[in-house]
Amino acid sequence: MKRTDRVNFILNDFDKDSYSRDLIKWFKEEQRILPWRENQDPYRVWVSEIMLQQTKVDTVIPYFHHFLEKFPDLKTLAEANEQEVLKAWEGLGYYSRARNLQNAVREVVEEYNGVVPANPVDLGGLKGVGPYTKGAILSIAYDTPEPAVDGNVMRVLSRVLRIEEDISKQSTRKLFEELVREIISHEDPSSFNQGLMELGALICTPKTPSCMLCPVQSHCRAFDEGLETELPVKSSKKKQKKSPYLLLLIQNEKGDILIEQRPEDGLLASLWQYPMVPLQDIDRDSVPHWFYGEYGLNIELGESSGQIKHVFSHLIWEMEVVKAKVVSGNLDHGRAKWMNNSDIEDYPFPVSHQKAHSLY
DNA sequence: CATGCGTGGTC
DNA sequence: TGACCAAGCAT
Repeated sequence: MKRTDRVNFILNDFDKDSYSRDLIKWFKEEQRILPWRENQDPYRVWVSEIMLQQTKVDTVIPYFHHFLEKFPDLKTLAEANEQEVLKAWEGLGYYSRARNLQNAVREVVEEYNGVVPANPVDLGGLKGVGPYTKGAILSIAYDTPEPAVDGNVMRVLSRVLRIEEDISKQSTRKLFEELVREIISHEDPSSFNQGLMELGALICTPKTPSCMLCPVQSHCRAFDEGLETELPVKSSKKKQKKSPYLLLLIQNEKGDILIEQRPEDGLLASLWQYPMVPLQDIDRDSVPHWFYGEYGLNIELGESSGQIKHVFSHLIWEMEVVKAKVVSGNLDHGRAKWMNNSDIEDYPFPVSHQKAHSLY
């Protein structure tokens, strides 16, 4: 069946207007008070949507306040140093979000006269603005009836419309976008989209949904058939690979500590860290020799001062933290430098290395 | 379409 | 403790 036919089939016999009315009424009464809901400033909406990608509201709130204080508008963010932006993002994760956001903001300032585009093509062309974020900004900041399909929306609609497609597949998101195009309120698309997400966050939760409190229970096919905990269908992820490392806290004679900047692309791009010895490849006894080859310094290892684990989505670093002292040699490494302990505020670190620093 | 990309919370 | 989850995007 074609997708258009599928959409018509699914929505045949579904009371869109009544559903939309009940959802919006509930949202207006029960929505949480959140800092990015104070007004419709497209910049604030944009920043919040980027921060909220794969990240809980409670985690985002303090970052949002600090970020808006430091970068109150497009121009301020466009003119900031990238390291400053990353420092404000420190601990939030998915750091390419921050770099893409700043790049896109610079593009808006230069190419769009400092006005966030209100049309899908220009907006969706910005770095880091995908189908969801595009729809969220268009509907929330500009009251445009565009779908904003995230994990919440797919969960809620999987249940309400009893859809059994695997929501981890991209084609499934497109199905939901077409469904939302048919259902969305044209009077208040912002409340409709936010209501769908708010419902997913507060009522229609993944494990134990509060169906008895649900404002659209009477519209829900899954509830009707007792299938609410069977939906949505979501294929499972692979489990992470573990990699062992030695993490070195190395002091020189001045008491400065050795740090290095990660590559500009990939994992934790452009962040700073303490030197890490991959024990997968390097024999423990040959660490000083390996280290001399990489950094030009002869070091003497001290006692182990703890274990730190860094769990990523797709891998796990298991790091043994070891203090070390420089015996001789000169630092010869393109991305490494000595950091005075009081300068730590100048360098964005991943969380695992912030923890390591506390052992220093 | 699958994979890489963080982190903290929950059960 | 491990598995799963959370307002996704780029490649």
